[in-house]
Amino acid sequence: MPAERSKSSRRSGADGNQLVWTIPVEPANIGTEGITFAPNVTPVTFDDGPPPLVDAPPSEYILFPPSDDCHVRPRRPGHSKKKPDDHIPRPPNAFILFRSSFIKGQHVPTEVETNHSTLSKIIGLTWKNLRDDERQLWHSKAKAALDEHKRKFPQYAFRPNQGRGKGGTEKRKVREVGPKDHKRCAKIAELLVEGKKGQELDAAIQEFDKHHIPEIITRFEAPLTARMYRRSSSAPIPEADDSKRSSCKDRASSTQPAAPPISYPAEQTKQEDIPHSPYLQSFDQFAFSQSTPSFDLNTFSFDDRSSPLPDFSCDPFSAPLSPLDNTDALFSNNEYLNNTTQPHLSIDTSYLAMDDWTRCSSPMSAASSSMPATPSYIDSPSPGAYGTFNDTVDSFEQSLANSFGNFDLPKQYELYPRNGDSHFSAYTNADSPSEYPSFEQHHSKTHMAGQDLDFSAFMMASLPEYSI
DNA sequence: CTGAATGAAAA
DNA sequence: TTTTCATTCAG
Repeated sequence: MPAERSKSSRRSGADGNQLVWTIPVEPANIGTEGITFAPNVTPVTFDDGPPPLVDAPPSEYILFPPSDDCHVRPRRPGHSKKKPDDHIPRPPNAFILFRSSFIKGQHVPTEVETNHSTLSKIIGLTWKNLRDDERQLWHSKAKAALDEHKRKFPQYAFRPNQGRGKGGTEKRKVREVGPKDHKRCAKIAELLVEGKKGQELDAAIQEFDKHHIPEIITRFEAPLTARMYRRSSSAPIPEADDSKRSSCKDRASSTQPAAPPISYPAEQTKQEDIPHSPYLQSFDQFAFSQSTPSFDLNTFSFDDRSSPLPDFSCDPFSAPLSPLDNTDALFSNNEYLNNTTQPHLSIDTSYLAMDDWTRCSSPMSAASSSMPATPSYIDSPSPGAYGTFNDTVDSFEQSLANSFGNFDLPKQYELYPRNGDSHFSAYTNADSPSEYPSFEQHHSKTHMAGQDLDFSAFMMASLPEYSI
């Protein structure tokens, strides 16, 4: 039982290229104004507004000028009640400062990306690509912030892990999630350091998306009866919540889904960066699991007796579900989870028409991990434009309904374009209190973004997630 | 509360 | 060497 590697991607020296610490910042030598980089930039760069657009040589142009009031957050309005109230936050490091300013500067249009996890990835890549001197500027600012911090809190000392009691032996849970669309992030970062921004950047990314095959395509759908599983607490459900659900159609998820135990398309990121035992992120948007373990899972008939399923085979999982302590109460009546032999689901959907995916490339890219805030195509596909995508998935859903009957659990489809051939596979994540068995449901060849590739559809049978 | 990034500081 | 926590906010 070796502790599974919690983080594989972080300092794997992944990119390894361009390492730039030529100028070690000696403590106290470089003050806020002793910056020695850029001969003609001069220390002026600090907090003042617009850099001189007219007379600055292009080479010294600062791509991401610090915002006026750099950090100093007015503190979260809805205090996170986790911190003791007199908590003194750590001084921000160079990257954090850069990220803060970057976010504030809106350098990535919301049309391109809104997800902060993905933004972090983009900003991280941008940070690496940043000119040495510009990055050095942020290190200087960090130094200044540190000095200020020391001045302000002379007695401050970093005390990690203070929040948890000493008994808290549990190390923080680190979720492993599927890989982001690294290619897209890298492209955005590249464009950013080229000086592209705003509309121009947006357009460039749109063009990129047109030819880019995302690594993961997800499709998320709420069940028709989702409201039945709604939180039964007194908390009023916002109207928007209802309408969102009532539309009940085709909500592409921008969350990072689990990765399948398959190989990814060719020039994917480092293989070792891809988690092998990931699990889905919360289904909290359906709000049916947090405090309402009251729905009847018997409607969810993986049980072969209560609901004979066509195309249903009973091989064990390659990685059987572990006993679900937290869910036993919920599922005690359901043989499915108590059975050591897990059903192996297989649905032949090869009859589905998957012929024309080309026109879907753009929205499918949008539906990938880095999906921008424009999923409208999903709800109302413009005539002819993306109909193929929806038609195909609708057919897929129909096949699910035929096979499983009416099961009223939320379900998520994960669609993976890929190059290699596929084989039936299933995986689970034994780490999570909620276990998501995944079943490959469909596999076919298709055409996308001008390329032939295999295409796999997974159905994630979602079980309620427990809050612990 | 988490995830993403990098980096400083502590264990 | 490994872990936490600085920022940010949608999910």
